[in-house]
Amino acid sequence: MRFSSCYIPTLKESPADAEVVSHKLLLRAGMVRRLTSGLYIYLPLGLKVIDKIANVIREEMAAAGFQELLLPMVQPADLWKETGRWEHYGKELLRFRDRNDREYCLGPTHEEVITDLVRGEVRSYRQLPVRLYQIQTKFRDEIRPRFGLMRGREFLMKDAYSFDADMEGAQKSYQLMYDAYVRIFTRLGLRFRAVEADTGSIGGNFSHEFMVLADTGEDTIAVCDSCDYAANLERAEAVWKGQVCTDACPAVKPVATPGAHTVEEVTALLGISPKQLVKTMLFSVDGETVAVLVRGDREVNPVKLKNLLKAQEVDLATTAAVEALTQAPLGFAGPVGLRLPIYADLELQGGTDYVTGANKGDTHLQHVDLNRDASITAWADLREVIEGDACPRCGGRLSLTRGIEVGHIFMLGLKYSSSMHAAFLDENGKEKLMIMGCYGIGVSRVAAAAIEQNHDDGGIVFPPPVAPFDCILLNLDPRDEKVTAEAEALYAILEKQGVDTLLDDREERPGVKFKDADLLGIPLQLVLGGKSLARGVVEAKDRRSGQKAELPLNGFAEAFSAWAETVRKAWAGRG
RNA sequence: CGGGAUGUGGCUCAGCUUGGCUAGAGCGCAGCGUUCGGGACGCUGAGGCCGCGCGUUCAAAUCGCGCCAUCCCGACCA
Repeated sequence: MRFSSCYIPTLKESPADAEVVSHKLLLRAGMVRRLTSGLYIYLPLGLKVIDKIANVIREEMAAAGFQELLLPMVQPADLWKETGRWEHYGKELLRFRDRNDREYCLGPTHEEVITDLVRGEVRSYRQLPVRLYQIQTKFRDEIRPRFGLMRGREFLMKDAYSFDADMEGAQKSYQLMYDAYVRIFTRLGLRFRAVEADTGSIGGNFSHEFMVLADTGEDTIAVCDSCDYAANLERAEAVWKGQVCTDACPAVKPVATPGAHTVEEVTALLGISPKQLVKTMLFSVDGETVAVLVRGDREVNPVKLKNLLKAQEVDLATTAAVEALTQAPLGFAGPVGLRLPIYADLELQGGTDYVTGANKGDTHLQHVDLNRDASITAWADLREVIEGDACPRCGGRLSLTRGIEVGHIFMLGLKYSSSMHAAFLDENGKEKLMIMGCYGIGVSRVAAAAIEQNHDDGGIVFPPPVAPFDCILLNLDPRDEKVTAEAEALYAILEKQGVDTLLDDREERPGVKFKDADLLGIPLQLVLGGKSLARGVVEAKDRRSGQKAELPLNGFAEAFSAWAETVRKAWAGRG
C-alpha cells in the first residue's frame, strides 16, 4: 500500500482522555477512534492488526479441528431464561424489546445460542464431538469501560464451544484448546502465562486463563518460582500445613479499646502482633449474612467464599447491617456470641489465644479460643494469597505479578446441557447429556495487550505477526525522479516476495516520515533517499532494537530476506 | 452506583480566582514563498451555539442552580 492513498491519521499529541499506553498509541497511530464510552471505531490500520490476530487464531483453531460459524448478536430472552442467566447475568446483559414487545439481549457470550443449535441437531453419540467457534462482536454493558480497547463495552471475541459424549472426550477438547491457545499466543509473540482461574459467571467445573504479563494488567496472578503452578489471585490456594493448636487458653476477658476499630489501632493499643488478632468480616451471601474470620494480617477472598457456599452473589455487608447484627459500631465485630453462620480460615487453627471484637463498642475480647468460645460453621481456605506464600503444588515460593486476561477456557461440564437439555443417545440407546466446554479469546484486547507489552518512547513496537505491515519503505525524496524510481522498484520487489509493505511516498519532510514509521511500530524499516541512493544502498532499521544495516541495491531481494530473517530471529529469542 | 476531576476551533491547552472591549496560543488545515536525512520557517487565511438549560447582572467562557458527556479510583470480565 501507498501511504499517500491510505487513511492513516496519525497524531502528534495524544487526546487527553487516553490514559494507558495502548490506548494512547492506538489513537496516535491512527488505528482506532472512540465513538463514545467503551465503543471504538477500527480505522483501516487497526483493522489490519485485528485481522492479523484473527487469522493466526483461525489457523490454529482449524489445526485443532474446530470449525468456524457465525451466530447472531441479538438473542432471544427465552434461551437466557432457560439457563437462568436472564436473572443472574446482571446489568452487563443489555436487554431490550422489539416492536412486538418481545424481549431480547445483545450477546455478551453465546453458550445459550450454540447449545440451542446443537441440541436441535445432534441425536446420536456418533455425531459427537461437535467443535465450533466464531469470531464476533460481543456487547457487555460494563460498569466502567476503560483503558481503550482493553475494556470496551463492544469488543471482538473468538469464542469456541465443544460438545462431547463423555468426560474423556471433553477433557480432550479442553486440552486441544489449551494447546491451541499456547500456540496462538506464542505465535503472536506475546509473553504470557496460563493460570488456574475462577469460572465466574460463565460457570462450570474448572478453567484456565491466559494472561499477557504486563504491569498495567488489571489482574493479579500468583506464580510459583519453582514449578509451573500459576493461578489468578481470586483462585490461588493458600495452603496451611501447620499443626492444629490445642494449647490451653485462659478465660475470655473483655478489654477496653476505645476508638480502636482497625487492625493497626487494636494491635498497637494492646501491644500484640496482627497474627494474634482475628478479623471478623460480615458478608451478604445471596441475601443472607455470614461472618468470615481471617487472621489480622490477612484479607478475605470473597470469591473463595462464594465458591464454598455455591452462592451467586457475595458482597461485603453494609455498615448498617453490620451494626444491626453485632449491636456495635463497625470495627468491633467478633465471633463470640454471634448468631450467624461463621466461616473461619484454616490458618486460624494454628492458635488458640486470640483477640477478637466483642460485638460491643470500644471493646475487644482477649484469650479467645475459637473452638471453645465460638461456634464455627466450617473451616476453609478463605484468605487471599500474598507474595511469599507457599506453593500449593510443590511448596515453593509464590510471587505476585500483573497480567492482562486475553483468553479463558472453561470446562463447563453439564451446566448448560442440563438446564437446556442438550442430550443424545449413547451406544446403548440411553439418553445422556453432552459435556460442554467453551473457550474465549479477546481479539481486540490482544491488540491492546500486544502494545502494552511492546512499546517504547517512539511508539508501538509490534511483534511481527501482529504488525499491520511487515515492512515500511520510506522514500525520503519523492520529488527526485531517480530516488522515486528506485523506491518503486524496491517496493515492487518486496510485494512480489509477499512482503506486505507500506510505501511512504508522501510529500512530507523526512523527519515526519521517520517519526510516523516509529510510531506505527512496523518491524522492518527501509529508508531510501538521495544519500543512500548515491551510495548504492538502502538503509534498514530493526524497529525493536534500533539496529541499522545497509542493504545493497544490487541483489536487494536476497539481502533483504537475509536481514528480515535476522530480525525475526532476534524477536523469537528476545528476553 | 459511590469517590475524584474535566468539558473553550480537528488535537493539546491558556483565559475563569477578581464578570467588561473583537475569546487567545501552539499543533493541524488551505494558499504563496523559502526549505528538505529525525515532527522546518515566513506571510496570508479558513475554522468557535466557550458541553446544554435556567437563573443572577446593565453585562456571563467567567458567578449560582440543574442536566448531560468524558476521564481517573473501587465492584464486572475476553
